[in-house]
Amino acid sequence: MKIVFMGTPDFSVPVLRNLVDAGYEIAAVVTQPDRPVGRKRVLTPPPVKIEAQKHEIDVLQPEKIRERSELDKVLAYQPDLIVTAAFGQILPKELLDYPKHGCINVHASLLPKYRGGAPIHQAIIDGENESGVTIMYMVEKLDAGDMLSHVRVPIEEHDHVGTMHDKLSVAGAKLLLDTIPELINGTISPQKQEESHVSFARNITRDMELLDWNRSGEELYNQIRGLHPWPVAYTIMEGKPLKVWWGEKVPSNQTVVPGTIEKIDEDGIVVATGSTTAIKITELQPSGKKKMDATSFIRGAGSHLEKGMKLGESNE
RNA sequence: CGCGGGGUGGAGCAGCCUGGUAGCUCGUCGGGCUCAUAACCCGAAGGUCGGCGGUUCAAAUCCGUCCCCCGCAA
Repeated sequence: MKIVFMGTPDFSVPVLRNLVDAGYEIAAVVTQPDRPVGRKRVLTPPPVKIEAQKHEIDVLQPEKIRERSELDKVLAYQPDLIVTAAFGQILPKELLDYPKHGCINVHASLLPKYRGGAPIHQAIIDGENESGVTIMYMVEKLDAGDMLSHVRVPIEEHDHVGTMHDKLSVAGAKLLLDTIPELINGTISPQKQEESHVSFARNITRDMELLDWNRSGEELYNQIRGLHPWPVAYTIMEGKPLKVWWGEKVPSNQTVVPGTIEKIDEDGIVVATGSTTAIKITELQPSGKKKMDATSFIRGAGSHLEKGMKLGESNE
């Protein structure tokens, strides 16, 4: 049985690696083209490409897989099954219909919740205490195909996108190995997604990264960890962006305007919120500086940091 | 040439505009105090002030150039 694997970021790597290690014949790997990354615009190959090359697997990097010529290149491998995991492009119907065993996708949420590009982030931001991985057939509509299997993964109090990403990636890779044999044998019964429970996790945009101190401490904490370690939440200090890499929930002992620094501890800056739970910022990054722990920041901040100062206001 | 901030003992910063013996809050090491301590007291070590060149009696500071880090945008 020939499998064509499609995926791009780190999340996809364990999935691919598991398939290879399990002895499946990976005819080809399809991933996004090398992209210019970072400020210096360095052309960087996607993680999946690097992994594929380790195993000497053919790599295709179509700009648009919908294009006839690119599509034909994939079809030429005559896949019996196509497996995708965070590939990043929509597959055309002709491709979806081709493989004998269909096209399946490894998605980092418990569908039908959190369809879309940022399921891990959104689940944490929403304060969910459970997430998971779903494997489903692909259809033309995004993440809407019938489900084959799923695995639940709890979201712990201190989990963030980084930890959940790793857990879900590994869980997904394992789930796939359990699912494929059943799929081939036909001993699996696809389940439709309950339309009334559908929700979407759109890609993170800049405005979703800004902390609104009027919200509750719980919501802000979830937002911080739901954006850690990428792309990271931020607030405004003295008119400039201040990235809030990490913080913790602490009891608020004052009634001050949300966003006000109500206390400066040795290990963190306590900021008032819209609820009785304050946020103690423990790891941060002023614009133009490197990420640092709050202790270091406080030592060097001098008069730039004092109790009563207000965060989150872009005006002076 | 996209916009902008920055590179000062191990960490985070001040000093630069208005050149003149390297400062602050910590950390480290040694000693003291204490039942004890991350607390307190005394002392010490540790810096090519990113590199190179220039101006000057004198450059962290002024001028030129290069390297590196970071925020925004993409």
